[in-house]
Amino acid sequence: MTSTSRIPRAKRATILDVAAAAGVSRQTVTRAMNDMPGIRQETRERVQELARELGYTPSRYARGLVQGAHTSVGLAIPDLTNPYFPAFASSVVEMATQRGWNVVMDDFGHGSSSALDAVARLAPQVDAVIGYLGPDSEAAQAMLGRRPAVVLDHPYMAAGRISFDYPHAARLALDHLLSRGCREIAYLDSGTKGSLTARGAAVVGVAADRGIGLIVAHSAEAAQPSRDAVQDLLSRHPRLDGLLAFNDLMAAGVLKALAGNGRSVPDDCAVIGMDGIPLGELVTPALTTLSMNLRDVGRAAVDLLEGLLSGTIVPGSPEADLTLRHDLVLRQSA
Amino acid sequence: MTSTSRIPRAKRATILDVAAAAGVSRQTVTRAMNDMPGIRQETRERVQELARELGYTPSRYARGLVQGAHTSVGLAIPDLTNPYFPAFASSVVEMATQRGWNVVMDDFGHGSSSALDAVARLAPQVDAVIGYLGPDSEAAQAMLGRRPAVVLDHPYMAAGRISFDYPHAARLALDHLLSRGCREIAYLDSGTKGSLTARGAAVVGVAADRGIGLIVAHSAEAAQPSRDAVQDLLSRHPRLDGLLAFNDLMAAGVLKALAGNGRSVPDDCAVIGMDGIPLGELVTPALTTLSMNLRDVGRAAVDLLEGLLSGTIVPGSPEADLTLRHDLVLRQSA
DNA sequence: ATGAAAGCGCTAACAG
DNA sequence: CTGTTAGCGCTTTCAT
Repeated sequence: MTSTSRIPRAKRATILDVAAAAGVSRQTVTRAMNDMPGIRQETRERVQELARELGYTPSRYARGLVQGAHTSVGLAIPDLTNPYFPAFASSVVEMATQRGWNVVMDDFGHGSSSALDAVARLAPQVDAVIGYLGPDSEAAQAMLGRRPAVVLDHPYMAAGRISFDYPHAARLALDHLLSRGCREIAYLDSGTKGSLTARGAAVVGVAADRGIGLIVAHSAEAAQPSRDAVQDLLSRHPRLDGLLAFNDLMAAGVLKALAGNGRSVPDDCAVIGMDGIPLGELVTPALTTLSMNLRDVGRAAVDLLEGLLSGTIVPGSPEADLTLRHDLVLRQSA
Repeated sequence: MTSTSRIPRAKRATILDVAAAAGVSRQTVTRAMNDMPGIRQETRERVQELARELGYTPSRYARGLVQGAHTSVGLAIPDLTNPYFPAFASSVVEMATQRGWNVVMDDFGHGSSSALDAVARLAPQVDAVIGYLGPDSEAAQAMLGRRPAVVLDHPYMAAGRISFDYPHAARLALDHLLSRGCREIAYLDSGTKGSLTARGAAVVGVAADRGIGLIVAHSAEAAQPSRDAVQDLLSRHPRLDGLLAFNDLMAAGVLKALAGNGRSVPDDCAVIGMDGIPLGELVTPALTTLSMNLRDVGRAAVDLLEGLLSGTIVPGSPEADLTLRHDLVLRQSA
């Protein structure tokens, strides 16, 4: 066969097709399909049977149009590959499901796609967005117009915002390291040299407050790159005895690098991560970390969105602006 | 103010509201909103501005109704908390996004909700479902009617199926353990005593083929339970020197338990996991595992679904029935 | 460049 | 118990 045969995708059966086949009105079909009262059992079954045979499925658009939408929220996640985000996503999905919402997911981690691309894809589909939108937050909220965005972990105040109290976290971590007697402390930030993340800025700030000299290193936000970064760090600062990492994933890489260099943790060098993902309990030694309960974050985001959607909470108001705090969970690495 | 002012959630602005406000017809609004030709630039801008002010967003239902749906697929995942699933989900989301589909996600891990519940929630929203549906697979496909389900890792043949060649995987693992000189080998299955998973059955079968006595233990599908299970296993089989785990997450627990009991891995006891998730590289020692490339699985699922949806692949046919094989990735634990 | 008419597929409200 | 009548909000013709 040289020319592909184009079977035009059979036009979907409509309610009228079923009605005709059953010799009833479309209303009767509706009643049969939706288990509504006012229809004889026998008729109902016959219609349902016919519907199955014809492969009839009510159009969600027609139904939504006439019934008035049920809420669907877009979830924009940078990278499902970092265990932090699925944990968050899982919580959002659970909370949303409880409310009968459904969540459309977009993961913009791969390819060249950005948070804004994700929101652009999501926009025609959803009534609101929850996401780690970073620098695209403002543009995203603009794109959504009146529909609320709940932005996590970024300073821009969209309809709703959930921030983390990094200075608090930094104090917890640095003071712990200090009280352990660490003298040469490094912070491994995500990103590239020269720029600091919000977390990084907080850590640097607290170090300044405490009057300690802080070594700042950088690596991409994954385990392997941070391994390499520590390798390099160690060569420049052989007496390093305390390290705080941007997140747990990177901390796991740090642990590997330290072990590979014969440094024992926490005795030679104490390590603290950030996030509190389950991975931290599985690495060796178990990771001391600044823990954020992801279920709480998800719940907060969904609660906030619910308020925004129902009008209980005014977009951009102080009630729409939440700040959450990390806890220091002591395990073995520090 | 003692009584909250109840601003009844303003009925959403429709295209007619915008048209009226702008003193134009609704077509002109459509043209302005969709950047269509045949409209003066000035008019376009004025209408867009008005639309923003009124908070007008075209109804996705009305639009879908008239334009004929774009595909949306439901993704039903047992437990976003096991790193295996997000990795898969991420891949599905990516592949789907490339095709302009959008994916509605449902995680039925928490609460008492089942795969069937998830599909029930998804059904009115989607054109197809991809998921780890387990024993609910048949009911799920029935619920979807003509809309295809692609079922992973379960024997029921829905419209599409993706299976894993567990006998192959079991051979790889057991033969490797044997060739290392292991004499007392255990398999830690997911689930409870008395029942075997598909993986378990394959391992037991291969062990029988090879004429070796296999110790079978059980635990829930998470790290901590498997830790406990190994604790128990060790007390009953102190000479255990090889262990294959149902998945990497459980294997991570195994590693912890072994370390806690002073057994060195792999010398005292070799350990092999299954899945090949990134976690395996982060534990100590790095996990030897039966690896399945999750990106391949996601791609396969989406490709298959695309065929099913376009009519290229006949539901239930051999082309709709894929089997994927694991590779043995040697790291340090065996 | 703009407007008028028609209709997508469904369900709610009312008849019969 | 079943059928008829009206739209839901939008984009397509087709006119002007």
